[in-house]
Amino acid sequence: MYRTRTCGDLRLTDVGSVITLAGWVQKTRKMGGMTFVDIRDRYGITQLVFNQEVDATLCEKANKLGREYVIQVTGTVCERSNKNPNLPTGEIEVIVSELNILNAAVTPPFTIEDDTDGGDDLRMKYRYLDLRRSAVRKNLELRHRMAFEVRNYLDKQGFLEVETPILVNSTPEGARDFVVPSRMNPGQFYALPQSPQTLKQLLMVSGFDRYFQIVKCFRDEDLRADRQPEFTQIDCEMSFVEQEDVLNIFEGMAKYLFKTIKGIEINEPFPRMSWHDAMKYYGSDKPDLRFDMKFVELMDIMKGYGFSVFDNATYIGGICAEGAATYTRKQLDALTEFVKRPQIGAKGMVYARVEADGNVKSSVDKFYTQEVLQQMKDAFGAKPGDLILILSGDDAMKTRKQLCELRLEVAGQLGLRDKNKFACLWVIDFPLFEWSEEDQRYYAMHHPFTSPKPEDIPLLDSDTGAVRANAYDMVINGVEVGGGSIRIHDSQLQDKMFKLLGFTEEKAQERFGFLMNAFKYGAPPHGGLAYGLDRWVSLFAGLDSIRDCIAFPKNNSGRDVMLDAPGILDDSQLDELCLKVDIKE
RNA sequence: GGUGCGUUAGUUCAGCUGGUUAGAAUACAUGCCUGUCACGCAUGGGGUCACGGGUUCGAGUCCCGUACGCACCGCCA
Repeated sequence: MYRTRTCGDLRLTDVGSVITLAGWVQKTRKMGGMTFVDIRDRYGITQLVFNQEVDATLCEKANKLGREYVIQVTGTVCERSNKNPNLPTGEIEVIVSELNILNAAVTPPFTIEDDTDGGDDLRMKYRYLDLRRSAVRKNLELRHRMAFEVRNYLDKQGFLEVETPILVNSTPEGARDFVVPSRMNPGQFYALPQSPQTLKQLLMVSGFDRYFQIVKCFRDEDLRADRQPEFTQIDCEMSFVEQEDVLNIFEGMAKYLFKTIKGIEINEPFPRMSWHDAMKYYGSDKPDLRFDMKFVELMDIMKGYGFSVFDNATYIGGICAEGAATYTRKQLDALTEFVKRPQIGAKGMVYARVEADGNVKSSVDKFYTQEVLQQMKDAFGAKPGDLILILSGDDAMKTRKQLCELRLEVAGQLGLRDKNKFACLWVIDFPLFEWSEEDQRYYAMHHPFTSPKPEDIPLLDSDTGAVRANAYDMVINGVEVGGGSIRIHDSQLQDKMFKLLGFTEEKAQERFGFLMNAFKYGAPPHGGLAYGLDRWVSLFAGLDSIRDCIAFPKNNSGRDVMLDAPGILDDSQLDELCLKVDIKE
């Protein structure tokens, strides 16, 4: 037997017992006549003691231990004379009588500590060492618990977990596919699923009624801190439901997770906001509602006073930062620089302070009377000590997005984006279509199986862009944690959708024939939702990037630097697949 | 496809307006130390300053390019 206890569970009550531990050497502290060794496993750290006076040979052996050696020790649990309150096992130590080196280790390239000296790049290359750090391990423990509770909740709601294939067909809309050549079908390729969307809909046709799957999905697009090429969805679908039913079930799941994982009880229903309002008041379809700072439009108040920037604008809007009138000129200049960065692209920023006497002092004072500025102040409901920031532009949507970036930046500076605070909401009534200037055609905003709102169906031909969808996103702290829709279950309406999206009948038949055929055999009304597990976990763990809640993540360019994947293939493998590689310069 | 920042010791970083032998902390090694737990003290080893070109009497430092990393825009139904 390698061990009788773990390195995390010994307490004062164990004093006197003889135990065996196995684990890694975290640290040795040599004091001359005695040596302390911290031994670590998944469960914790325990201090071992070696004393020259008691056993000189054993102490000598302990002095030779290096970091991350794998050792096994037998000894007696004793109460410490100097206790360490920072350690759960800090009241005891083990007086070692037997030391067995199970495996030596070379010195790791970075320290295996919560506050490691290793940079991200290096940690990823040696991810197996990085995962020894409790900070990273805790994220994976959290991930496990969340996945467990998700299964718990959905099982209780009557959902069945069904596995769907990973080798499927390429879909023309949406993200790029990862593809896999088929040896047995030369010249043909599988694609990895961007989501099991059509398969889960087929399960509804099959009468499974309530399906879910915690499943890997794949998208070959450029990465971000919150985007990996393979990521995990909690994918769900239900039959005989309307939007309200889906929202209830999954709002329930969110509340269940908050309660079981974070110990936070949420009793009131999540607020709901139309996509239109989200864009109008927050410039984003995923507003962060931990703080208010709603946009206020100022066209009526500020236009026409000779300030040409505003006079020529088609949108003028601003936010009010409570208590931020103390911002210095330097800070305001930095904010102006921030919005002028090419990624944001504003031309400039106007600011106005509300002073203690209620007067408004603005950067464009010379164009406006105090009376107009007071009107503006009242539009925000601003108080003395508040700071008003205004952007304008000739494209309302663009300017709102810039204002959105400014809002988040200022809120961050004011400490309003508290990681321990959570603001959940549903964004509903998304547009069904999105116009692409580049391709001069409509694309499905969600996906081509999303149903239009029944009352908007008459607009499909006359005012296509205005048609709203039965689609919804759940947003927490400005993060889109999940989204879904009520699907089309009528094959004629689906035909119509494909037509509006520019598919020929043949193309639609070729790509989605299996689904349209299935719908002819009695498809129930159905709808569902998919949550992003990685985003949920990183939100609950307070991480800035989803990478640290994934055991073996990919880097910015989609590489696994530990495996050095992707790699090139041998010619023999290429031959077998009937592939020729021709890299163009 | 684009923008910004970065690349110097095993690691994390400093290195100013270009000027002798490139530093700190930490890690590592050796020695001392019997109650440490970020132990302490002393000593030591450790560098193709990412790569290629250019400017210059002289480049870690300035310029151009390349590679790589991170963040972002486009993209991600």
